[in-house]
Amino acid sequence: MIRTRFAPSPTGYLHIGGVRTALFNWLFARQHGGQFILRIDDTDQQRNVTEALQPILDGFRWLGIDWDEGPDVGGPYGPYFQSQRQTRHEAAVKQLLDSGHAYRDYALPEELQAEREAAEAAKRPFTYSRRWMAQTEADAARWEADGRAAVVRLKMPRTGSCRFHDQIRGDVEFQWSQEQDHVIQRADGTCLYHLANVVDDHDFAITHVIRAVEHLSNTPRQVFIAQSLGYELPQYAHLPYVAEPGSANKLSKRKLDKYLKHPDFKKLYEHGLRIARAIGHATTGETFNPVIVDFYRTVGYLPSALVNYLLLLGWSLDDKTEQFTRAEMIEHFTLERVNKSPASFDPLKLWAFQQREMVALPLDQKVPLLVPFVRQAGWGAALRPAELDDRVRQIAGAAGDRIKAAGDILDYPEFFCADEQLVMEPKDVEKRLRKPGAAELLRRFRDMLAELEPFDAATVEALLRSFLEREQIQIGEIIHALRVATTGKSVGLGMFDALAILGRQSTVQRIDRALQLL
RNA sequence: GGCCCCAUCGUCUAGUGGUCUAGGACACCGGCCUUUCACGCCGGCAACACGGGUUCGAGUCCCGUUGGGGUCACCA
Repeated sequence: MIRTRFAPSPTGYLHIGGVRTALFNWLFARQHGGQFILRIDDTDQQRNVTEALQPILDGFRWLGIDWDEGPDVGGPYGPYFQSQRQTRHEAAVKQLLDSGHAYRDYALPEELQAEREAAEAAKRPFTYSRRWMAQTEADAARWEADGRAAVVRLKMPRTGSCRFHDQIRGDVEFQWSQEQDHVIQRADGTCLYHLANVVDDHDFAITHVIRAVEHLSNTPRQVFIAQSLGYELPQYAHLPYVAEPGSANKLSKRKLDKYLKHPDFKKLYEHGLRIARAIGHATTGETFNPVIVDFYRTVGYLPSALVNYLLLLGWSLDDKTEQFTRAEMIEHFTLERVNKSPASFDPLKLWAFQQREMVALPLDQKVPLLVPFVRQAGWGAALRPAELDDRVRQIAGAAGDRIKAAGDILDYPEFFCADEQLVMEPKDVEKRLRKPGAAELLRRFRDMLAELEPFDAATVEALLRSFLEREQIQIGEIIHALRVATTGKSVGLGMFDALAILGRQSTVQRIDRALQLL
């Protein structure tokens, strides 16, 4: 049974790079009919773990990445919170101590620091002298009487090398001489990450450790721990990290200001910002950031588009396939085809994926995604649910591929506001409505609209065409004025669709109001 | 700095010694369509980091250089 895991720390947000790692773990497990486990790498000093974990779990659920064992679902290998596994970790430390693979060290931090500096001054790699390694109980007792406290360190090999096979990088070799006697347990008894990690992976029967390449150089010490404990080694696969837009640096959630100088990133961000503001979503917190998954949910992206994009960030099937359904991803994914080099996050390519999927989404499925945004913006409060659905449906149908994220429905306030509250864009009023002759044409066309029956797009268009014929004018001479008068601005849906959605009464009232304003 | 990893268009990538005058996608530029916007269609620009080998032949194998990155905690 293949078992993979993703082990987020409860930080309150899901990083895009982390999601990709989780996705690859998930795909690998699903493909092999295995299991995907979520383990929470919390430390005892973190507070509000539950609260900080929720957005992460929500994020995974939204993305459709489900876990077979972990928080909320439990499982036979629990607990799934690292902080609740202390006794297991302590037992492992004891075993390591008993077998001579670890030792109690009584060195003071300053003493260790002094050794480090001496090594540096002599330009030689630092290796701890083990001066304060307790060889006997008498040593320990004496030093403790002096007020010293012990940490537990790994007694790492100092010759030879550590070799292991990486599913992505091939055979890897590290010299033991480069390794340190890492601390695995603090003086207060709490255990450190690498120890806990190895023990938990073993306890969870993890077969494949698929993680970011940052951990590659941590692997030797983990191999040492695992082997010393008599564990069978998991298969390792170290994924390249996700880089910043236009650079090879690792993508970081802390560099939003820097990324906003990148035009494509800025475009993505500002689009989201417009929507977030319209629905009153906080935009100052740490999570409103395109590096964090929550951003995309807030703005109304399709999770399948994000996942599809992330899949291709470091992995490809062949020279042309780009769109994958979930089933296809599971069928085709292989670690062998994961790239070795970092892939930088391209905001516009993600946007293109989103756009493509949104356009392909049938109206029946699109409308339910749009309606919540309208509600959150506080629009259409006077409409009954069915009326609102219907209105949104009409707009979405007419908007077609203009709506690229669910939040884009908020580009059309003109269809939700009262006629007398329509906001008129001054520049457009100036250019289109105050244009010589426009008002007079508009007045004449208004009188014809007022009598039109039925008031649908095709009939309105036929009316306008005959009007053009009679007046001997080009369509451009009236349609811009008509658009500004009825929608307040110069861009929007097809004119006839827009008028049909507004209906005769609103259309006429809005034209009258516009003419009065002139 | 030590150790380790990586290196094809601006970006994601295909390419596993000859079919590569290097293919696809996004972006960009030009044109068409058009009541605005968006879409769509057609066309275009654009890459094997450099230097040595190996080989009849190298983007593809080897070495070096350069560049980029990761990692070196009583963080995770």
